[in-house]
Amino acid sequence: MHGKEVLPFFPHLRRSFFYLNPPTYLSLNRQRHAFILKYGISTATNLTTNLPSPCANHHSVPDPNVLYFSTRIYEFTKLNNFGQAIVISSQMLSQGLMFDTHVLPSVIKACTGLCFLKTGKLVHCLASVSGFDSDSRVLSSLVHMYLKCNRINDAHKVFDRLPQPDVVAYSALLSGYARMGRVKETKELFSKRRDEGVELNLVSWNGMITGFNHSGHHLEAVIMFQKMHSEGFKPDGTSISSVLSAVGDLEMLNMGFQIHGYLIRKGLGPDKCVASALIDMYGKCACTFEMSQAFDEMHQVDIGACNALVMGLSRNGLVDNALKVFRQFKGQGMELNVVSWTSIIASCSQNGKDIEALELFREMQVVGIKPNSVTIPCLLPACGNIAALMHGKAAHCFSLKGGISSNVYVGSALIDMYAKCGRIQLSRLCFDMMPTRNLVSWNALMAGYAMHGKANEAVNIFQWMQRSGQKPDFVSFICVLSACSQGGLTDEGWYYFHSMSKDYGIEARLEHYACMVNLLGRAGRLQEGYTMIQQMPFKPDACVWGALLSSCRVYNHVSLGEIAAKELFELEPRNPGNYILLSNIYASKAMWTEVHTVRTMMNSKGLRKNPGCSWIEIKGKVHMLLAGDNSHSQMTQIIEKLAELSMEMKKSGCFPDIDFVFQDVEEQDKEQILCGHSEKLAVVLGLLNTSPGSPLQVIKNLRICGDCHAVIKFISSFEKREIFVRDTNRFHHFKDGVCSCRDY
DNA sequence: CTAGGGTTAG
Repeated sequence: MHGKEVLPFFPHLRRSFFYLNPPTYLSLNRQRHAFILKYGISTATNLTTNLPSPCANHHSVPDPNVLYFSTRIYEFTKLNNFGQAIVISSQMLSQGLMFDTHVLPSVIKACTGLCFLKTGKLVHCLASVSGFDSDSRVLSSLVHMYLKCNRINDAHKVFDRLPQPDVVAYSALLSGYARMGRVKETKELFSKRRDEGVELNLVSWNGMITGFNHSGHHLEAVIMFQKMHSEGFKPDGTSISSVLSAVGDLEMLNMGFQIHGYLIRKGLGPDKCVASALIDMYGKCACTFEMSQAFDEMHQVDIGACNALVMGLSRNGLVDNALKVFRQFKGQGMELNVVSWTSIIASCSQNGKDIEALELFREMQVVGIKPNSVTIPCLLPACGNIAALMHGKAAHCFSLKGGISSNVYVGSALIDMYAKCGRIQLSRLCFDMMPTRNLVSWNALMAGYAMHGKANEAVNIFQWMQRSGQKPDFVSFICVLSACSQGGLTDEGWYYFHSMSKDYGIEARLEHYACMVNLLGRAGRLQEGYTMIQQMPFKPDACVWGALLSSCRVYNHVSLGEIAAKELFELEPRNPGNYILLSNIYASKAMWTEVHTVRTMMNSKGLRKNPGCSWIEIKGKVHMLLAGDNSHSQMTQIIEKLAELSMEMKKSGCFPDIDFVFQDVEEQDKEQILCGHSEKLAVVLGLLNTSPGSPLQVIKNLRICGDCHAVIKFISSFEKREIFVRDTNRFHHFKDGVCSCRDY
């Protein structure tokens, strides 16, 4: 287990710093600077210890005390008790004894084991100023230390000082570069090694294959495997299982078959890792039959293979089968581990079974399996999807207690969860607290701001990201463009759209065009949006046409709406939403014949309008309300309250927007139909069951309609409530009669 | 080098 690194690590020595006289302090600081100059490795740690004179023990007979400490440090390191090894190292220094060439590798190894980068640097610094840093064992342990702490550049700097790097040092650095996804550097080092006449071994090859696989460079992994094979190396179980994983990700089924044949010939079939990798590969290639067959052919049941099977089923949309198989394994008394539970939770949250995911999370804790830093990011999307804030917060607490809150995956997932639960400030807090961030963390925060209509914030984050040196990817641009379109920043949107290919070499994809069509649509420039679609370098898809159609709905633009709808009816004939949108456009212009035609078209295909559905969490319980469904126990009160509000609204001069009802019915009936919209029912249910003034939060499966929007705006001021409504697109934050979306 | 499970957009 990795403990927390406290700095400076040797606290009693730090205290002694205060008793140092200024000249000594200066000389120590100079030595620290000498170290920085020598290695080009920055260190924030001051050398605040009164060092013994350099090289004092170098040529003399070993001091018995040094031997005593060294032996203990060595022993503890060997037993993987790194914490104790560090404690003893600290004691050794406090005795005024310096680390020598013999003990340094052990001390560094202990820092490596604990990922104590700052302490490791301090030790490196000490080694440097005392002149013990020319020993190849010291240097290679430093290479490993920097690699373990993800400081590959620093590792390389130390590597370059090795007089004759051996195959172990090369293997470590090669796999490090591969793991970081630095293909170019890996290849350069690979050639350099050949020029120096260092022969690779099986470990070196496997290191590169697993490394590339880890960083998502699957093709490179496969190429390395082939190269290894062609240079006459016999792949072992590790090579095979890593390459199978890469082959699966690339969906190179033929290659998968070949490797399958190879591993049978070489007798690697019974290897557990190989067998589960094989199941995993077939799962990724959508070969569920071969997958099950590989599972059935296993001689003994292995938990890894079971997990691979569950994941494979879920990957292919067979969540129910995955759940069934999982239950079976559990019933058979199989020892399910964290991976098993995490896999099934991931299957649920990735396939819309959010409630089940939450339930399984609870169940795993009941059976005594502790969630880890992978479980939490698998669970959090489920919380976000159904805005289950309490569950999300519980998971957050869990990661704080479990010491995994600094994990990037956990942090990014938390940002996303809080944003989807309407707590964008908490997203920002999580972001600010992250010790390390990656592309996904930045993107998640921008997406959060976009969802909340905070376009300026999203743009600021984008600029901050650039300044921090993080390169944006195509998702970053989707986030920033959708933020601009939500927030009405038309010029900024155009700027980023152009900058994307010009400055970053990222070619615009369909999603970017969809964002731009939205952006133009919002500004009322529908014709320009249409022109853009026509000039796109590839065939527009449903997203792009859908963006145009919904913009047409906002401005009730009939002719362009018809064009977009016609395309959509071909691209996705079974999506009722498109028919509804077109029919609403017609209805707004009282074109009842056309409305009727669209309705008939829909009916003839057996399509029905997706029922509007809203959720509201009241006192930890989630209530679901369906449009036009009167089954809720408090329905009478809801309708009463709604009527009362409607009266109040009319009194203050607001009238329901009849536009939004597409059927050709009597005026009064229209009003009745509008009353049934689920989001309004949910908001009123919230009003009835919570204390006055407390905020309400509703999520909806469709986009919010204009009438409900107006009514909720009214409620927010009349009842003095903050109301959050999340529709399919974004958040609407109603406060004092205004909405954060500024009525788009 | 030592499996298997992972976060973002639409």
